[in-house]
Amino acid sequence: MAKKTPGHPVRGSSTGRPIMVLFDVLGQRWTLRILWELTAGPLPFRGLREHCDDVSPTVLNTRLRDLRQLQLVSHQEGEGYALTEKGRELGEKLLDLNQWADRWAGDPR
Amino acid sequence: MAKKTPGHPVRGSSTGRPIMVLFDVLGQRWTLRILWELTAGPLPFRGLREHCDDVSPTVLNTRLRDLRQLQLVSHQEGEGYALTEKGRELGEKLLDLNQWADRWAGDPR
DNA sequence: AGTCTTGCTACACTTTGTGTAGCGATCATC
DNA sequence: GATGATCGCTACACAAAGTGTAGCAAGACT
Repeated sequence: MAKKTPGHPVRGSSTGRPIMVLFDVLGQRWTLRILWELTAGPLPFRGLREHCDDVSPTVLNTRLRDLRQLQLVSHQEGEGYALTEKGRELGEKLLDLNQWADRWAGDPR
Repeated sequence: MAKKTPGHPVRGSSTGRPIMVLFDVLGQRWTLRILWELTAGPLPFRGLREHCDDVSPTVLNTRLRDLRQLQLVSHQEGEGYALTEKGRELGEKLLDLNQWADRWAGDPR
């Protein structure tokens, strides 16, 4: 697999523009969900799987590898998987998106 | 195909929570990109295709159907495809994400 | 030694996306 | 009134991505 990091070409865009790299990785099943689940705090591999409706370990592992390569997620002994500083910044955007989504659905909480 | 709109279950989540509906549709290839290209203004089917690196018409059509069902995109005679009011709100989030992505990549413009 | 939890990998199967071709409708031009 | 150009698609064969179950090696704990 090609190296996945800003500055390198990605599926559907040869420029390597950061936003395209982001779209590439976020536009895959489970990526958004995984980041979302981690905003609540670190989780071990299996715990994360359960939070993500039992996503297959194959996909989960692939996503985690990509997210680690992009430095959005880290994995520490005994702590499981967690968002990095940058991952947390991105997580903020998702929380923001959540608020919008609730208003969008006419379900303000 | 099941109806895709907030309040209805989606792939990987039975609750129909708005954010899950959003993750479901955004977590498919090209959806983010399509919304992104439309933030710059309306485009006809073929023009949109070209902006999206010649995505296959099969997928483009499928995505546009979903996005129209979610009322994020509309299609008017002679004007092509455009973001709706809600679509534009979501587009704002993407523009915001773009700024973050540039900082993330250490490429502030 | 046995059991538990950890983070995975293997593999057969299904779903999703790709890429090219082309169709019917509408419009302006010759 | 035929010719060509543009519109929004659909069909279809092929390739890539995701699913779901099984199971394995490593470390801790009893």
